[in-house]
Amino acid sequence: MDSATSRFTDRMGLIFEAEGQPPIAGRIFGYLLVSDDPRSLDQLAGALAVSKASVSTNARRLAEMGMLERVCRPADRHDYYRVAPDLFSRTMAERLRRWQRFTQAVGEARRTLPIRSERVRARLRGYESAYAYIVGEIGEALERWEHASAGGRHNGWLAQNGGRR
Amino acid sequence: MDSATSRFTDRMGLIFEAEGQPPIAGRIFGYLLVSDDPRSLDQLAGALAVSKASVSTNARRLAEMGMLERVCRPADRHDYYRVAPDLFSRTMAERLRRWQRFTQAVGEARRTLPIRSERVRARLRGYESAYAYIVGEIGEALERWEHASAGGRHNGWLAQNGGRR
DNA sequence: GCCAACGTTTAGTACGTATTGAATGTATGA
DNA sequence: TCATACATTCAATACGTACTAAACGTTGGC
Repeated sequence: MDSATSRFTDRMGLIFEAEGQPPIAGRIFGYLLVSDDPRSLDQLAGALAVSKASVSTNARRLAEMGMLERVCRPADRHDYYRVAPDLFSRTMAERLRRWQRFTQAVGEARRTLPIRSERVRARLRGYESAYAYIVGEIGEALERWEHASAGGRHNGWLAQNGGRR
Repeated sequence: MDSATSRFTDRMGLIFEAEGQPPIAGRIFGYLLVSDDPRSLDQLAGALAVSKASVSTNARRLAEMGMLERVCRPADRHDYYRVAPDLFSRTMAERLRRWQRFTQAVGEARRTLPIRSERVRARLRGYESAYAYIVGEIGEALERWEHASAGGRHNGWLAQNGGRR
């Protein structure tokens, strides 16, 4: 692996670590993100210079999260991994899942805690409302995007907007 | 603090921990979330049974992230904290900030890494496009929500949709 | 001008967990 | 049936860091 790619995978490791996940998971993901073909556990362990045990555990973990896909070839006993084809919506789904844990706790607090203050209850209700609203809007926006993608007319979006808004 | 609230703050601690932040930060946030009045560092330390040093550090950290607000009262040397008034958009902004770190790494990888495969480059471009799109859509949706909130007609949203979609 | 009451900083500790090498399990081919 | 080549599991370790107690700095009151 060239040094630029190595820096990238390490950076991904740091990002994942800051999100509460094992650094190696991030490095695996980063490496597969810039890999064309699926990679075997041995290839990953070799490229990232980590033990195969870690690769096995963390790759499976990422697959369970939906960010990686395990692919088996006929007449080949290796396990291969690649980034999920619909990577964007997968990462989005993962983000929303985490956020939902948070919002769910807020909802249960509102329902079960002995809260006297009406202002606090309104605060919690307001948060839940806003969350439900934004999740709905995101879902619709995602549908529009995928519909447009299917039509093949989405390629110019980044260029048109210069990659920022 | 009653036991139900204690369970809630502990749960918030676990959630924050899973997101790569100190558990105490989550407990502070949870406690303030269900508190009406702003709380002083001593009150927080007492209620959560943790050292004042931790409260000081973590509360400041949360304030820097934008989720808490520090409020000073005249003729009172205590520092008080409360959850940010526009809590929802703050947490949303924090989520997007974290996601952006990820997407930014993807963008720099596409620009600086020696990627031969056109398929990989298209994958990265596609991800960036989708991210830019969804961030824009979220921003617009948020504006609509805040506009509707200002009009005071958002209170029925949760009830209409049963809190889920 | 000293004392008290704050918040902050820091060195040290204790805890959690990511990572590893070895052990285990399993299927395939000879 | 044995041996090999996989993936997985497990116990042990090493590392990071959250948390604390104590020291520090600062402000306001008597």
